[in-house]
Parts: sequence; C-alpha cells; structure tokens
Amino acid sequence: MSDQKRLFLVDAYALIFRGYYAFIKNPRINSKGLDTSAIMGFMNSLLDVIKRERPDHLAVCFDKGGSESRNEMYAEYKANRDATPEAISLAIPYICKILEAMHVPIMVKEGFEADDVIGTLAKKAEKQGYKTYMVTPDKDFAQLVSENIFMYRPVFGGGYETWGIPEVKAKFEVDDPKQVIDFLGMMGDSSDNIPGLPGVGEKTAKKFIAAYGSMEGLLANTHELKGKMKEKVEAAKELGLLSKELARIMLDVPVEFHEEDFEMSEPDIAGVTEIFEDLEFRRLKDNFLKTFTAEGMASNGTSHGDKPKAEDTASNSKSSVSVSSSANEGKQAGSGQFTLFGGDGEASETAKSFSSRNTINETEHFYQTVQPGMGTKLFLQNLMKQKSVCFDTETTGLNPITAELVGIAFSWEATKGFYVPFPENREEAQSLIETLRPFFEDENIEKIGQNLKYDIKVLAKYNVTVKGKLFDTMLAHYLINPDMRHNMDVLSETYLNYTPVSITELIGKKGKNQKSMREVPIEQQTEYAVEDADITLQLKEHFQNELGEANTQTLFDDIEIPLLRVLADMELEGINLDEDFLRKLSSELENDIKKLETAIYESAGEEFNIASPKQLGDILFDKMKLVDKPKKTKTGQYSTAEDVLSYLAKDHSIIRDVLEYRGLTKLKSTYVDALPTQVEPSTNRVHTDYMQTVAATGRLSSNNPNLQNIPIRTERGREVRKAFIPRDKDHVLLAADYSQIELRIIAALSEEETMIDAFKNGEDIHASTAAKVFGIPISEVTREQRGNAKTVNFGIIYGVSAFGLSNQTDLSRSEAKDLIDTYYETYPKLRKYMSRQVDFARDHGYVQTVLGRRRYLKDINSRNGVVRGAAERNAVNAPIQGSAADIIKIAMINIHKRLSEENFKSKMLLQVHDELVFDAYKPELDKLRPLIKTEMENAYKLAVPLDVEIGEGENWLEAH
DNA sequence: GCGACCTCTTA
DNA sequence: GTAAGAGGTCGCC
Repeated sequence: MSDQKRLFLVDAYALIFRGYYAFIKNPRINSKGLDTSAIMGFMNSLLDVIKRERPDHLAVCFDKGGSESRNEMYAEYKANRDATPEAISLAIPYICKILEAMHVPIMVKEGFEADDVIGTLAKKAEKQGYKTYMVTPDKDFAQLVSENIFMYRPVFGGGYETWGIPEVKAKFEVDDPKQVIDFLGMMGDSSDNIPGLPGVGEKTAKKFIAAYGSMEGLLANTHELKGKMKEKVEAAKELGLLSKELARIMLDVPVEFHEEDFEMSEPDIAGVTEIFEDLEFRRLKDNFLKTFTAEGMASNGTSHGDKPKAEDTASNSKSSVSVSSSANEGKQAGSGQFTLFGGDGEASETAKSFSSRNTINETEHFYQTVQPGMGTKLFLQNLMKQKSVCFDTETTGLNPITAELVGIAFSWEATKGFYVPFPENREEAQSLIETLRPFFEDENIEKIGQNLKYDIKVLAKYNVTVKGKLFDTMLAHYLINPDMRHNMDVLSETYLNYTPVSITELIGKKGKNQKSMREVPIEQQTEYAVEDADITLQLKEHFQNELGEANTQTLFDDIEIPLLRVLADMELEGINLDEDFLRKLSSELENDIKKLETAIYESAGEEFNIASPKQLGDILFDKMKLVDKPKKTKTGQYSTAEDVLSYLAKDHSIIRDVLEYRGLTKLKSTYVDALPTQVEPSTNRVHTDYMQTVAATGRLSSNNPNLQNIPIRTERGREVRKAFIPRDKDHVLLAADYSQIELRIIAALSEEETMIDAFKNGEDIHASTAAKVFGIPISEVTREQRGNAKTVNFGIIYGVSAFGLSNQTDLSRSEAKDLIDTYYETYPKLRKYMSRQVDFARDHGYVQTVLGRRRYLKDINSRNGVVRGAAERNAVNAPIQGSAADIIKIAMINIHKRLSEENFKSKMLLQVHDELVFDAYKPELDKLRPLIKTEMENAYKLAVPLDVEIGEGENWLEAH
C-alpha cells in the first residue's frame, strides 16, 4: 500500500449532464414541480466517489463563460450544442449550495473550461507528489493521463473504471496518451463541434495515428494517401491543425495548487440535510448521513493503494440447491473491502451499484422451491390460510396465448416466498395447476400482482379463473403517478431502493441467443421469480396508502381493476381477419405502387429511394428546385411532410405521385401486409394487447397490432376495414360509437347553455355552431362554414391558436383570429371554463377528470412560454379526453358484466377510444342493441345527454 | 441490432 | 393545438 497523497478532481458539468440524461426517460420531479434529475444524478456520483475512495483531497470544477481562447480560434466552437436544458441551469445553484454545505472545494476560473482547470491542477499536483484522479466520463481527458494522473470514469450500469497509461494505449491504439489530442483532432467531436478532418472517423484516425504518429506527421505525408481521401485531407490541412488545437486541453490556466485548499473537511451535516429535505431527496439524504457518520468514516481503512477499485462485480448468487434456495446473509460488499455503512445490519453498499441501491445479494431473504408431491400439498394448505397473496407467473414467452407455465411464485410476507416449478409436459402441468386451482378460484383471498392482466390470461389458457379481490401494483402506480413509467424494475428502484435481478441476466438479451425461462436452473428461477413476487408485495404496501391520499381509490377499485378483467377477456377473444381479402388487396396495391414508382423516376430523371425523406428532399429541392426556399426540419434536412408537399401538389405531377406513393406504401406495409402476420395460429384470430397504463390522459392504447388506428378517412385506406369480419355466419360485427363525446363533455363541464341546448335538441352541432358564429339561420349554413366551425370545435378541445386554425383551414391568420374571437363571444362560458382549468392547474399542479383522474402538469408555471403554453393546452385537453376515457371504461365494465351474467354469446372485441366493436350473435341482436346503447349512454350522468350510434355489418366498414 | 428521426394512421 | 403506435431510413455501436 502506498502512502502517496491522492487528489480527486471532479468534472462537474460532464457529470451533471450524465446524471440528467440518465433520468431522461423518467425525470425526477419533486412535489414543487422542480426537475431534480440533474442534481440527483450528480450527487449520486459524487457521494459514490467519496464512499468508494474516501479521498482526502478533492475539488469540483465548473466552467465559467466558456473558453475565450478556443472561441478566438474557432467561432463555431461548441456552437451546435443544444441550449442547456432548463432543468440543468436550475440545478447549478442547488448543486453549489450543497457543495458549499459539504465543504467541498469548488474550482471555477472565469474564461476557462473545466477541462483546462482540471488539466492544469493535475499537472501541478503531480509535481507535488500527488496522484490525481480526474472524475469524468469525457474521453478527451485521456490525453492527460500519465504515471500519476488517471481518469476515473463512471460506467453505465454502475461502477467505475480507471484509465491509466495502459488503458489509454489500448483504447485509443496510441503509444503515448498525448497522441489522443491528434486522434481527437483527426476524427473531430460533434458535441464540442471540433470539425476534425472530413471523412475521417474513429477507424481512419486510428490508422493514421498508427502510420504517422501525429496530425503533423499525417499532413506532411499526404502524398502517401490515395483517391478521395487524399484530396479531402490535403484540402483540410489548416482545419486539421486547428482541430488539434481545439482538442488540446490547456495546461496554463492561472490557478495554483495549494494542497490545503483541497482538503476534505467535515461537512455541515445539518446544512446539507436541510437542502436534501427541501429537495425531497430522502434516499440521498440517508445515503449521505450513512456516508458521513462516525462509523462510516472510521471503517474506511483501505484503498489508498495504487489504483482505486474499478468495475467491481458483485459475485453471483450462490444459493444452495434443493428445498431452500437460499437465506443469503453475507454482505458481499463488506467482505474484504471497506465497510461503508454503520453496523445497523440493514443496508450495505453493493459494490456493483452506481447509485447505492440494494440487490438480492446483500438482502436477507428466504425464497424456497416447493418440491413436487407432498411438498406441494403442504404448501397449498399454508397458501389457503392466507388472506392476501402476491403471485407471479413465469412462462416460456411474452405472448400469453402461446406461453406455457414454467413456474409460479407466491409471497405473502416481505422477504419470504415460494416457487412452484411446472413440468414441461402439458398434462402434468395441467394436473399441477388443478392442485392450485382452489387458491386461484377462492373469492376470499386477495390476489396481488404486477400487470395481472398477463397472469390472468396465462391462467385462462389453463382454464383457471382468477377470482377474488385484485391489487395490481402497475395500475395503482399509474393512478398515483401517471407520468412515470410503471415497470417493476423502475418501481422497485424508486420506492424500495432495490434493484431486482434483471431478466436478461437469466435468459440473455433479446434476439439471437435468448433462452427460455425453462432453460434456467430451478434455483435461479426461484431467486428471480420469488424476488418479483416479494417486491410486488412490498410495493403494494407502499401504494395502498398513497391511493387514498391521491383520492384515486375509487378509480382504482371501480374502474381500472374491473377493467383489467374485461380487457383480458377481449384480448383473449381476438377478432377474425379475412386474410384472402388482404392478399388480394396487397397485390392490387403492389401494382399501383410500381406504376407510381416508374412515373416518379421518370419525372426525377433518376432512380432513388422514394421512401427516404432525405433522398426525396434532395431530389425535389436540390435537383429539381421545385421551390425557392424549401422548408427544413430541425435536423437541417428538407421537410417532405404531407402538409409541405400537398401545398405543391397542384403544380407538380411528381409531388402528386409521391404523395400517392406514400399513402399506398404506408397502407400496404403497415396494414395490408402486416395484419396477416399478426394472426395467432392457434386461434386463427388477431389478438391486440391493450395498454392500460401508458396514456397520460387515461385512454387505453393498443399494440401488437395497434387496432386503434385502422384507416377510415380515405377511400382506399377504408378497404382495410373490410378485412375485419365476424366470427362466423351466425355473427355480425356491431360497432357502437359515442357521437361527439368530447364536445358534449366540454359543453357540460363549462355549463355553456347555448351548446348544451343544441345537444339537447339533437342539432348538428357543427352546423349549429356555424349558424351562431356567423349569425345566420342553421338552414343557410354552407358546407364551408360548417367545416370551419367543425375545425374550431375540435380546436377548442386541443387548445386552439389562430396559427393552428389557419393552417388547418383556408382561412388567413387574421380571419382565423376573428373566427376564434367570435366563437368565444358566442360561447363565453367555454372560454371561462378553459381559463378556470389553467388556473386550477397553476394552483394545484394538476387537473382532473370527472372521476378524479389526475394529470400533473409540472410545466404549468414554467418561465418558458412555449413550454408553458403546451402545459396550458394540456390543462384544457386532459380533463376532456380523460373524462371521455373514464366514461367508456365504465360502459365497458357494465356491458361486460351484463353479457356474462345474462349469458350472451355475443362478445365485446375492440375499443377505439369512443367506439366499441362486438361479435354479435345474430339471434341476440334485438336484445344486444338496446343493452349496449343504454349502458353506453348512461355510463355517466352529464348535463348533456350522451348519444350512441350503432351499426352492423359483415365487416367493420359496413358496421359504421 | 438499437435508437433517433421522420412520416403517417387513428380518436 | 390533444392523445397514441408503427414502419422505413440512417447513423452508430
């Protein structure tokens, strides 16, 4: 062990960005609406470094004002960086406050980048006999690595790696870390906007370094290069030298290294705690306290070695086989390393974790594999005594219709649980499930699970009905926090600070070599499956109380949970598809597409990929120059979007052909050819999967395949609907649509009598609107007037702007504005309602539907007008769209109940937001029609009557 | 092979 | 202007 002094220099912005983007899909928003992702990400990293390394000298380095010298060299330097996200700029003051309270030295030098400050300090410290660790993910720092200067680099997925000279040599294929400057200069860096040599990427740069050693070496020998590369490099010599200088980290920043300035001292525990509490960082606060408690500090005795630990991997589970899979009491991280936490025995740091979460390896647990025969009988006796049990099925795949049971995990007490493995033989499996049937069909035992719809469908295929009260943690969380994601891993990490065993550890990444759960050893199945059931059980405890707080208990009990069973039935039912019809349609489309292709190539004078917006844009606007100033997308390509092209269609036949080509290829690939591949062979039907927890407003979504976006608007697209047909000749397809449900809702909620009366009188609402807005009798309303009124009516629901309206109609911007103004004068209460929603959102941070389903709008008070505007439109739209979703959900539950209780043969098949589709048994039609109409129209009582239109036919198109 | 981007389909 | 899912291309690993 060496006594050499160690200095850690932290690259603040790089870690802040990294932390922010780590949470980008699931940003941390606290109750005040502050996005704390960047703060949390950075603090996690910093605490992690402190805990791992216990540095005695440390500083956090920030940029200020950018690099004056680099900007002088190259005006474009870092020019194409996106503006710093608001969450990051807001985070900086908090981070500085925390660092001050922690008594962590902060280094800033106006006019210099953190890179240069770190580089200069590292070199100066080296002279004073320090080993320096540059804490940063940024590979540019590799150029500074020496015998005493290292990179300490966080790796994705957790842990750190240390780059010394050998690592840098290997990574960059250089002889000396200094050559990294040449390497970066050659290949360039788009995020720093270092141009680099044209046409030179990583591969070529490595080749050049190997051959010439440096940028100068290369430029002096360009005569040895060949072809295009020679031309390009020779033409860019100056750019090359400039790029190299831009890539070079400066070592002459006017800063001094006085070691006493960098000493770690005792943090102001109370001060830091207060800030963390203010930010609502409960776990981070605990983590911080544990890191700086006397025990934590005292037990730090090691690791002043040459190199910090890097890439520690937690040892694999080593559970004992047979009955008891494991009671794993060892605290892996402590053994042989330094112990970080006090001896309370609860949490101990896992060496693998980047964010200090617990895993199965250091958590005491009792997961048992249930043995066949007697073991199962004893287990069942125990099981039947419980009031509430969490279960989780393990299967051979994700499709519940074809999936076979591999095992079922059960848990009714935290950290404990059982796993019943299933035999591969179907008959034996069926006989085992018969043994368990009394449990699943017991009305008095509550069943808990994560995404129970899946388990219910799997068991249904074994002819087992899951009865009794249900608690689905995924649905619970959807109501509690609709904007987050709801998969179990996320929930576990967020609420239990626990990272579950990843399924890919067991069966591999999806694709080529993915195994089936069946091939995983039983001991591992047990650990994985029971852990899931255990976690789900613990999550339930957590969410149970929160449901009450959010006033969403009723939505949960009366809507989402009952709906889960309805959806399971609809999905299992599937819908019949006329594959022959689609095959014919496909070949017709194929012919027409070929013809258009030929015509387009002819007009363009060359063949190209019409489906590539990039190629198409170049042909239309660069080659053919159809427009003087083509519109561009945000990535700088020419936009070839529909609205842009249709504007040009009247003047150019090629545009008309392209638009038609697009329409037809889309139709063919997305629907006509794709749908037949989604027919399930075992049922000969198409089974969509409804997602109950993805839409922020409370709507369902549909996928694999998506049956909620089957074409209807265009004549050719509509044909696809003819492929959806009844079960057999004794059935017809029946479609029931809510008419104008969203407009009725806004009329009712705003109490706008004029509009309410129009609905009550059964008027054509768009014509009625036109009559009132234009001040004419309803009989004199023209098609165009009605069309414009219709557009405004819809626009209101989405939060209109004059700009949007004029884009959608033939109206100019000012005409559109006039129309909107008159509209609001006609319906004054509508406008009041809208501002009431926005005000409510500002005060409460959320809006809600008629049933109290909330949507949180964190940007409603943003200082950024664009962002705030979007939140305001959400505030208006979410209650309307969401209330419509609530209402049809009620109707679905009630219809499903009656169909089953009254023994109908007819089945509900699909939901398309305001429409339900049924396989209607012909002899039942006379009873079915009024049943559906009544249940839908009376699902929820509004001040406006709901109206449902019903149609029937030999296919989905005819049913409309 | 994966993800970002663009385009297009629905309510 | 709201809410979704999906397919193709293209660049990146």
